[in-house]
Amino acid sequence: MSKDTGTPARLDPDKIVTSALRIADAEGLGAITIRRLAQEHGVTPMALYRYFRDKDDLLAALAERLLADVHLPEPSDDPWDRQLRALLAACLAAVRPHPAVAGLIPTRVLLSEAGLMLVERTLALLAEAGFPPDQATEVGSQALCSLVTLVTTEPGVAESTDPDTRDDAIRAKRAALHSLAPKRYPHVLAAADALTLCADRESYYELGVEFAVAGVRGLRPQSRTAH
Amino acid sequence: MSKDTGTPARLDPDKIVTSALRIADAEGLGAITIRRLAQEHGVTPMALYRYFRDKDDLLAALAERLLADVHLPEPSDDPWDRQLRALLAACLAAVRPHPAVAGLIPTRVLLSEAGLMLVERTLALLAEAGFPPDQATEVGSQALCSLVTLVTTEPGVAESTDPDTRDDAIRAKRAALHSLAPKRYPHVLAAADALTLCADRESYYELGVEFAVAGVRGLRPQSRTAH
DNA sequence: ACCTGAACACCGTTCAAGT
DNA sequence: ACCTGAACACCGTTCAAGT
Repeated sequence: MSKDTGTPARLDPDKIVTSALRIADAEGLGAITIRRLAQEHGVTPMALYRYFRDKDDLLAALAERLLADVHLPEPSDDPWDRQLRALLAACLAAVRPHPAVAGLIPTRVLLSEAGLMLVERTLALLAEAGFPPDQATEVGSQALCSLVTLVTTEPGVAESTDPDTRDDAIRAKRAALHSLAPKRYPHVLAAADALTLCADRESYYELGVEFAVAGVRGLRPQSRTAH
Repeated sequence: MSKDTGTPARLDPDKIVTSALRIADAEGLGAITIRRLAQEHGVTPMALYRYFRDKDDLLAALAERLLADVHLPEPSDDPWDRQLRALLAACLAAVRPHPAVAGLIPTRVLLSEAGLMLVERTLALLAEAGFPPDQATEVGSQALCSLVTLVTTEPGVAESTDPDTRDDAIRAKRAALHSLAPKRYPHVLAAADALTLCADRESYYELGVEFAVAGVRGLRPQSRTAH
């Protein structure tokens, strides 16, 4: 045996990211701490700096993990908008389980292989759709960002991570809306429930994806080209 | 004279929010600190707690300030999509000067009078457009959030607040993209400049607003109704 | 009512050592 | 190469007083 058994495994950056993701899922982004991660891995805080330049670097690694979880659909002969929908759905599937971390993604897509490939595919589809490069860049970014927004602003999700606190927060918010002046805020009152909790999460996300696809379709230069 | 002149003015929460906004604009959201705000107002940190429950409450007040700066256009006889465009443009105008603070808004719109009125108007327009209440709620939220995303992810803005550091960051990011494998990332390479810095900020924001309007229009139930 | 002072329980990070 | 230990310069917030 060339190695001692029972030797504490060498610090693994992937495992640190996994811990960080678990912490964020359970207690929010603010619960991620260099010191806490170090403690959970039986090591001094400074040990983490061998693998991450600073805390922001660690958060970037978190975003990268989510992006790496995207299973990009293979390019096909489907019309561009069908392919775009599938692409966005794939991103959404990777991001949905981690609402606390989702917001880290938009500013960090270009920092990881997975993110770059995601952008590459998106731009390719939009070029196929007839967008000039600059417009494709912006429209593609907006479409991808809208998925993150969908997750981070899903009614009832941002409230809190603890289920009990969450229910209380939702009830309180709902009560506040219901107590508004009906003359001044008729539509808000009518939408009080929908604004505070998602009635049907699946159709919420389906509609959200369609919103992005429709935005792209509506901006397409030659809208008469057969698809 | 019933008052001493030169008496330090009583602590004014509005002035504290103003200071916080200035700090965030100049140095980012992370530079906002209870202790620093207290110092700038010649007071003990604990003095601020008389006006803000905690730091999150102060951040909510920041978001409220931005929302209060929105000059809602008067309802008119214009078609709903024209009015929606004007509404979104008004929001954008209020948010654009404060990219570091913009991200606070989405989860806090329903906590302020200004935000509630904004949502009320949006829902009214979408009802006019034929959306059922639940869809209007989601689609309206998405449209408003997309403006925030536009500001917080404007290429070249998120990099840094200091102009020199910012230019360096942009150059570095651009160089990184230009060094990618052309076979693997042809579209990303072609879009390297557009991805790192906005060539024309005005058309960037115009296109962004159109994206949101197009998303809404594309999801409208009875799309054949005359507008 | 409005503000102070001291203290508590944390942070991220630098620097110099250890092995 | 990989990790430790001590220290620095911060945080937000509680609690008990002051006037």
